[in-house]
Amino acid sequence: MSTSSNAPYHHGNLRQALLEAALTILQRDGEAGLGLRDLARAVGVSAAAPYRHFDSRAALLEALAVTGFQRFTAAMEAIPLTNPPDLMAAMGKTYVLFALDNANLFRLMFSPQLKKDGRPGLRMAADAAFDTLRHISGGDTKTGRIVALAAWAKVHGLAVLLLDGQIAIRAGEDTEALIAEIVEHL
Amino acid sequence: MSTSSNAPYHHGNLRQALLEAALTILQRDGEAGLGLRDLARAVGVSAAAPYRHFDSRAALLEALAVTGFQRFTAAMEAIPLTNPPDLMAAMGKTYVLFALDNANLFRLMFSPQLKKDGRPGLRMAADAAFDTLRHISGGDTKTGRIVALAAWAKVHGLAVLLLDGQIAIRAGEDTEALIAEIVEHL
DNA sequence: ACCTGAACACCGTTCAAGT
DNA sequence: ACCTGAACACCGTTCAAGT
Repeated sequence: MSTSSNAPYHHGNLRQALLEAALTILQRDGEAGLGLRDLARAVGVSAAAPYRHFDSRAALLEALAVTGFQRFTAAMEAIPLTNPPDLMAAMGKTYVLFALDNANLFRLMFSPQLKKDGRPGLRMAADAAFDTLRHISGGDTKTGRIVALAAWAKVHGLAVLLLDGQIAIRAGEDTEALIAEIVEHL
Repeated sequence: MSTSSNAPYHHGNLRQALLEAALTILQRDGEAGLGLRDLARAVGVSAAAPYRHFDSRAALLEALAVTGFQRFTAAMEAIPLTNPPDLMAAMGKTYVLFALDNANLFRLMFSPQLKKDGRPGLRMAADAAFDTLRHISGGDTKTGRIVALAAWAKVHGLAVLLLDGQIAIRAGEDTEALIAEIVEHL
């Protein structure tokens, strides 16, 4: 594929290079630390260049959030299918560990800055990711929906509170074990 | 207290006036829509004036988040004390409804921009607010802690997912009833 | 077709100077 | 003690011009 070249982008795959560098910066510095001009500098291109590939900073962030949801989906689909109780616990743990392992990306996925109204790409990626969770509910009964939503809320809340440092981890306590206990609780 | 004056701030209570205007703007436009210069303009003061009262924009946001946690605390303390099962449900509903009624303020309280590390004021206000929830747990047993954290996570997650428009409200469905069902589920 | 250079209209923040 | 005016070092974004 790659014809050897010493003037790396300037022509070819700038969009891809921007996305990769942006993801690295995001994971390290968070959304607030990801400036378009810094990004352009990091990739060795003029400040205006990214605008040939993304309409705005928000569009760039949206693209990152979409790949976040895709990775989330992949993590969920990698769970081996077992019977309901074990499956549900496995999904819960995967959900929370994904959030912890990809903190700034996870935060971006749920950032209020990126209103999912009017960003259909993001909405679709998020819906696809959460469709993955539908296996939890035992069908479409009314109480099945309540059970599913309650489980989802618990797991999502746990992820968010841990990310926020709101849940105190005691000295020498195993975070993963605590997650398992909470997830498996009913 | 108030000596009648037609040159409103310029001397007296600018800090208070800034906080009130900031809260109004925050609730209407969200954190991203709250600029220090806009705020100064709204209050009729120079762009540099707020810096006599707040070290930075982040410090202003922190002050708003602190009042958010105080209001949250007040809402929780206003719940009449009953026996455990009803009390827990009432707290859960209050928690979620507070988030829905104060969307942008609630988001700010948990904004990753305001790292609670190194902002001891925020951390203290948050801790005070959540101490209010300790009534849930039936003591300090190990499983009591798990039950309490699981309940907290469920309620917080429900608030966040609803705020984010992630939980689909069906046509003609009563949001408050749905909240009650999820909160009361176990 | 894709990128650069220079500009525009903003920011948050600082600081000397005013009252 | 508290506020203003002007400046500094940035932003995101646009647009004519280059290749």
